[in-house]
Amino acid sequence: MNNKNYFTIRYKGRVNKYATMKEVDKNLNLSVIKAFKLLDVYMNNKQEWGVRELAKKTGYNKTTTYRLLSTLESLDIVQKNDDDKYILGLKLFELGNLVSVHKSLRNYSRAPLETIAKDIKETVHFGVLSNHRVLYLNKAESELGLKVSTQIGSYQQAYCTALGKVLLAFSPTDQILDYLKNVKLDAHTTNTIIDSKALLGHLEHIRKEGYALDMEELEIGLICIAIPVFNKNKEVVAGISVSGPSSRFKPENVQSYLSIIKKGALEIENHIRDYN
Amino acid sequence: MNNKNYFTIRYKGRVNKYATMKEVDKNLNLSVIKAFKLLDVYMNNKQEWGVRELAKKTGYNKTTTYRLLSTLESLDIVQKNDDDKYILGLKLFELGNLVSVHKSLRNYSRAPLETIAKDIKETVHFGVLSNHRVLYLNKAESELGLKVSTQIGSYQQAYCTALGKVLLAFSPTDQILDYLKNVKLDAHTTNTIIDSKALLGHLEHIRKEGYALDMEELEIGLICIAIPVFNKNKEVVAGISVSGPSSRFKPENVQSYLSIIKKGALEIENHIRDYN
DNA sequence: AAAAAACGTTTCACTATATGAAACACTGTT
DNA sequence: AACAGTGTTTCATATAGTGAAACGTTTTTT
Repeated sequence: MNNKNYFTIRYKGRVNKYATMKEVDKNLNLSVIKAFKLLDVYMNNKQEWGVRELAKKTGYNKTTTYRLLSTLESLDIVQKNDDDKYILGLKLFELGNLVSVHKSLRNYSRAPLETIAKDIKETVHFGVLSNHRVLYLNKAESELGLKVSTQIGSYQQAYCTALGKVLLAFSPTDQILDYLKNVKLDAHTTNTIIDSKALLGHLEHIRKEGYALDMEELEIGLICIAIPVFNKNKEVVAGISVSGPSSRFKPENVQSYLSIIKKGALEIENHIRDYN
Repeated sequence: MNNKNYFTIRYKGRVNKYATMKEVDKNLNLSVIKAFKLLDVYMNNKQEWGVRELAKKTGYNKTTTYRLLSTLESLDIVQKNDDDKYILGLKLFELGNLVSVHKSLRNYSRAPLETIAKDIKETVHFGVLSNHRVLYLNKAESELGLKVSTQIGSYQQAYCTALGKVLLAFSPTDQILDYLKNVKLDAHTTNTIIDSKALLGHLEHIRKEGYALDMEELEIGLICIAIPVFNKNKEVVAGISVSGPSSRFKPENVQSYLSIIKKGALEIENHIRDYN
């Protein structure tokens, strides 16, 4: 009674904080929200959690957490590993693969990405703009030991990645301006472009050149190059990027990398002509 | 009151039917179960659903269904498409990719599968045994128009697929016997092996030859070949299969297919030596 | 152009269900 | 032998989920 939980929920366009569920909207089901907030905890690069641990992280009562986990376990959404810790279950993998949004992009990019990764020997990513960020739909990892590795399904800021910048650059002008209006440009390294005007000019440059470079703008030591993938209406729908350590990724490689990536992009474009 | 919902739930080893939640186990959260049963409906090869449609399919009240959907929408677990129908959302894709079970197998199989698919020009699958069925962890589709296409994350019967049979054949004997004790062998075609003794003998044969064939045992016109993938302890952990239409898949191809698949299997095995 | 059907959504009275502090059983550690 | 750490169960209480019916739109049929 004196120890209320507060819920921060985006609903019908607004973000708000509430003490009880009834205040939020009596159409929302609190238990379901709690269950998914629990699963959200697994995004913290930690694969296994105990009951008390999850309770602490979520702020839920230990008992509530236990009961939610029991429920999710009965559904195979989570499962216990050998140490009796809770991990995400195979049912979630199954459901995730049913998601139809961008499914054709995911499927048709698979083979071309592998070809590029084999040719360039660096990690290749494939992604789209989604809610002002880059959503990674697919990847093909470098066969080398030192490599970039991103989680498929995860998001990254657009303004400081080659993939994000190329997707922005080829978007309609109003979308670019909308982006700049809504996203705060924070410096990740000294190379990050944090000035709106400078970014606009940079995007103009990318549009002219046809590709984007990320020169350690997100992370020191990490360099990327990216090109757009168009549909038949010449609208950008996705992008391909190659990422590698600065020790291997030299300016003289750019042209040969570009010709390899472009072949891959063309292959994808031939499959998704009807996509929009 | 007079229109009870019945819940069929597997919990603590038992499958049971209950009229109210309290009967099931007061530790299970009914709303969470309902939400996931709603998502389960999307496994019926239909990507978009309306409220009433889902209500009818699940047996839930229209209002309840609407509220569950509103909740799931606020979490991006489902989203509305252009026709205002509900489809599975990107958050589910994100969560599905976080599942750690078999993650290394999924990652390391990607490149080899693409190589095989490119060489053989047929669809390649990669899967494991999970709860007496084949779970497809990865695939690389044929570039040809007429091809097999399976959903990653989906399941198939083991006894009538090349992949399932090869995984069974190289499993410990007690697991094979346990399988035969628990699984009913139904005829999918006239070629399906539905006799336990015959299947046992067939598995013995597969073990000797080192590969399994599925000669239209699951579906008329569909032929598959599969080989096992071992860990460093020589235990089978996964399998690779190649599937194609009987019009293309001829007996004289078997040897050349095998040599190509075996290269891929070796590549995967080199990466997963520590897997068990 | 009017009527009917189908849709998602909201209302409101009712009761089933989620809740959490405390107690419990168990395991590994000090 | 005492302790600290788990996950789990209990029980009284109040919150939150429920569904029939009504509502306002949109789409289809007449």
